[in-house]
This record gives sequence, structure tokens and C-alpha cells, in this order.
Amino acid sequence: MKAKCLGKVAAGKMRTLKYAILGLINRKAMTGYDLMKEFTIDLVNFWHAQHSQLYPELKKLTNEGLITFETVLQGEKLEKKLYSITDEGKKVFLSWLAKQDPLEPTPKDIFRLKAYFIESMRKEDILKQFHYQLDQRKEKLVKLEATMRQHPYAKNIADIISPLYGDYIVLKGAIMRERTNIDWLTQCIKEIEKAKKNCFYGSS
Amino acid sequence: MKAKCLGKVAAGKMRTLKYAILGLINRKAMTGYDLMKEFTIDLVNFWHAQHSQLYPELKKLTNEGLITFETVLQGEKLEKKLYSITDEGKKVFLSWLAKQDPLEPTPKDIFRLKAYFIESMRKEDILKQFHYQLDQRKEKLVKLEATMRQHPYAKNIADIISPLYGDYIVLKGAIMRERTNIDWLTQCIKEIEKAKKNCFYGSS
DNA sequence: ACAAGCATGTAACGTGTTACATGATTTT
DNA sequence: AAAATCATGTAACACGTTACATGCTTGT
Repeated sequence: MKAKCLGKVAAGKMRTLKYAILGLINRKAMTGYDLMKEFTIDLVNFWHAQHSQLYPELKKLTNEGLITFETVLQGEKLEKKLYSITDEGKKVFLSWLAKQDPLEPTPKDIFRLKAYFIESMRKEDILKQFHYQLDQRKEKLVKLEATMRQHPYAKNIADIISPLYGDYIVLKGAIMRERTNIDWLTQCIKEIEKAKKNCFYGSS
Repeated sequence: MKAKCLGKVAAGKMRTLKYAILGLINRKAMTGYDLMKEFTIDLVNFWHAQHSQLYPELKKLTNEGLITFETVLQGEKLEKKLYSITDEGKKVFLSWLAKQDPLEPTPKDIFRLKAYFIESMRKEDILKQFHYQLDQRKEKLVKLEATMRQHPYAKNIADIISPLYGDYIVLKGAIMRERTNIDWLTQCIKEIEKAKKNCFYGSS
């Protein structure tokens, strides 16, 4: 019989959401609602979460002593919890930030999975699918580029020790990624059209 | 009181693994072990799964009547299950393949999350982190390019109606993606080094 | 008065990972 | 004989989504 690993199991304990929250609260005190806005606006190009995941995590981090909250009133009755990071939380966050991670597994991508199965696609659907994807990617790129044009850092490059610099580089990365997606799709479409003309695939 | 949605809940019912399996088995009959090899070799650049997820899914698809298996012997005693797709399975797979999907949410990326928090990083860690990531990405690109050089389709471009073509375009996409990652990291490193020289950030 | 947005939570379920568990066959 | 690979499964848990649920505040 093999030696068994007694003691509690490990299992998927990256807790990345935990560190995303700590990092944001480390910048300034925030409510859960404020955090949600960050996730849906600034972090959306590399992380996201629903509020149903966020609130329980905030409770957990409070129990772990990494954040604390004070209840503040909005108007007469509406209570909201303003969270701030503790010294322990700051320590834990900075140690995560300094850790060198191995490359993550390649992210899953449904469109590429379908592209992999292109030979099973009905001939008349192939170009339709690629164009549909391309249109959506182009639309997204337009939005990212508009955000970049309004970005304070892009307008006035200065000190990289500012939250603006982090925001700027990930936005630049998102734009580069989207341009590459568009390049790839465009090349695929060209190849497919050429094959069509040369009768390298059956009638539609 | 609001109108409630009675009937069963929906909740995360993409079942993409299901279609990945159907697509592979649609090409030819395979065992669970064979499928795992596909996931870790050919599909690894856009989908992945552990065998602990695969085997239960195969059982589920069998119960749903989308695949069937026949037990074959390997040697004297070792039984393996050779799965093939049913007509119903083929129908379900093709209908998934033809469906036009909205853009997925941007995939999560731990490194970009850390990059977003660059202002909180210890000055002497910043370049170390970016170089570490760059080295890993370069290593991965080398492997992808080696795979491409040996790819049958790349050597002899012909009919796009072949499983080889799907394999080829997703591999090309993976290479383009990795080159862009490398470009992005290289640009970031250059900017950071320039800022260092110009004393745009504190001493390390 | 109404709509939009602020604010916080829970329930149920689907998806994905690590570890546990076992045994046969092939290659060195 | 040992190691690598073939082959299949389950248990426990972590992570993530959709829907359910409630109530206040601000702007029009």
C-alpha cells in the first residue's frame, strides 16, 4: 500500500480573488460595491468576479484578520461597510505579489475549440463563424482604444510608481492581445477564401 | 413581490467539455485514455481537462445516449472502453458547432493582475518578475514553433477540409498569441528600465 | 411617482483541481 | 526486476455562475 497523505487535502487553493481584493483595498478603503465597480471596469481585462462571490470572500478575509470594516451611513438608514486592509493583510498581499509563479495553463477558448473542429463545420457556416467572431473582436478593440485615448497616463507619461502605470500597461496589453486576435482571424478568413476559390473544398 | 422563475435553475450550463469530447470522438472511436492524450497534446493550447473530470463526463454522455462504448481487451485481462459517437451525439455536436456565441469574458491572468499592482511591488522585484515571465513565455514559444515546423499541414498546404487544418490554425493562433505576450513584456521592461535611468522611481 | 443606481446578502448548482485508489502491460 | 506507461475510476474540496431576495437613495 502506498504512503497516504494524511492531514487536510490541498485542492485548488490559489485564492487569487483574495489577493485581487487585498490589492484594491490596499490602495484605499472601499465598500463591496466599490470593489465590484473596479472588477467590472478596471480589472475586467484580466480578472472578474460576481458580487455573489465577492461578499462571502470579504467576510472570509475579515475572519482571517486581513481586512477590517467600519460601518458608515449613506443617507439616513442605508448602512455600508467600508473595508480597509490590516498590517497582516498588507504583509500577505506583498508576499503574494513578490512570489514568482510558473506559467498558468493556457486559458480556455471556446471559439478556438470550434476552429479546431473546422472540418466538421457545414461549409456555408465556416466564414459566417469567423466573420462573426472578427466583428466582435473589432468592436472590443474600438472600445479599448477609446479608453486608452482618455487614459491619464498615456496623455502624460511620467513616474511609473503610480497606480496609473499598472492600469496603463494592462490596458496596452489588452489592446495588443485584441489586435493579434484580429490578425489571426483575418489570416484564417483569407486562407479559407483562397481555398474556396481554388476548389480546395466542396460546394456550399 | 417579484415574479419568480419557477422550474429548474440554469446556472453555468455551457457543458463545453461535453462538446470537446463529442468532437474528438466524432473523428474516431477512442478510449478515455486516448482522449486524455488529445487534451494534453493537441488541445492544450485552448482547452484542458483532468482525467478525474473526463471519466465522469464520459459516463454522463453515455447515459444521455450521445456516445456508446464497447469493451475491448488489451492483452489478457486489461479492459478498456472504446467510445464512439451516436447519431444523436453527432446531431448535438454539429448544432453546437453551428451556434454563434457572444464573446466570452476576458480570460483571467494572474501575471497581469500582479502587473496591475506594479506600484505596490518592491522596486527590486519589478524587473525580476517581468524577466521571469518573459523567459517562460519565450521557452513556450520555442516549443510551439518546433511543433509547427513538424506540422504536416504547414509542410504541405492543401485542402482545408481535413482535421489537420483545424490543428494548424489553432497552433498558428497560439504562436501569434505567445509572440504578442513577448512583445508586451519586452515593451514593459524597456519602459521600466528607461524610467529607472531617468530616476522616475526610487532607489532599489 | 418612478427609474436608475446604491448596497448587501444567500441558495443552488455547475465546473475544475488535487489527492486517493487500483491494477495490467510494455519497455528497459 | 524495475520503471514507465496504459487504463479507469472516486472523494473532497475550491472556484465560479445564475437566480433569488431585500431595501435605501438620488435624480428626473
